[in-house]
Amino acid sequence: MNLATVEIEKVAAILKLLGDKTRLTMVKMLATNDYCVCEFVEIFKVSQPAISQHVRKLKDLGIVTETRKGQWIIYSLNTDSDYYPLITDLLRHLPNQDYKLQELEEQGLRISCD
Amino acid sequence: MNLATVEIEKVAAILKLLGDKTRLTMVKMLATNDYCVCEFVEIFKVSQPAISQHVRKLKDLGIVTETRKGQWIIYSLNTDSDYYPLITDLLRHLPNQDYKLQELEEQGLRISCD
DNA sequence: AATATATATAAGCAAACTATTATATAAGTG
DNA sequence: CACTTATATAATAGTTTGCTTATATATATT
Repeated sequence: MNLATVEIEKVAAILKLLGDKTRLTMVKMLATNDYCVCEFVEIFKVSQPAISQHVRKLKDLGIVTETRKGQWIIYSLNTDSDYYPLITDLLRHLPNQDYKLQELEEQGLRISCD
Repeated sequence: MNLATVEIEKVAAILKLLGDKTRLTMVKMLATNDYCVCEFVEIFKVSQPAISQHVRKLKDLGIVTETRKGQWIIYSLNTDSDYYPLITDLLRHLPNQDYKLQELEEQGLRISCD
């Protein structure tokens, strides 16, 4: 069976979005865990609006989805996206970022929404 | 055996470069054939300096290499690059662009350097 | 040597990008 | 209801991008 390809314009749009260190790291992290905005703010040391703008761009292209849990909005990688196969292929080439989650937990900043 | 990963900053830099429709198409085309600047000018319908600037960026990151053949400078995909495995993985998701080469040939604009 | 062709570089400009601060909205808590 | 927390949106400023035109450089041809 052949791999489904994606129009070149769309791939260019995806890569442009992922061609930003912050967003690329976010997506790599979301491949293994869900995160809320305030966690990303801690991790990336930028303002909350900056993070909101990054995740909105990812959401606009359907790369991530959001679900509200109380006061938090939890972001997840959208495994149903047409771009998901491309994205996972990409992420394989990136080093694991789990240490960031560990740091959050050590600082007691991980949001536990159960 | 594990896949060799690439630093996240470097991957972001690669994706930023490939997040441009013109450059992404160029790289896809270079995966199967070599091209010179003047051919890209015909294909992409932009100015010659615009093409030169695109290929220079690709060359600066080591994605492509150049070899002079008489008056032409031929660009090739650099299969020795650390980024080559990532790039080929990416390109698999893009539709074949061979029709562009066919169009060049039909118009008699393909440079044959032997 | 003069001219033509292929490519590169420089300068300039409009559009896009990413951050910031200020403010609005939505949910949780006393 | 007042107050806090989490997130989004708006306005704005500095930077980067991708084109253009003009010009320089390198090779080929006559």
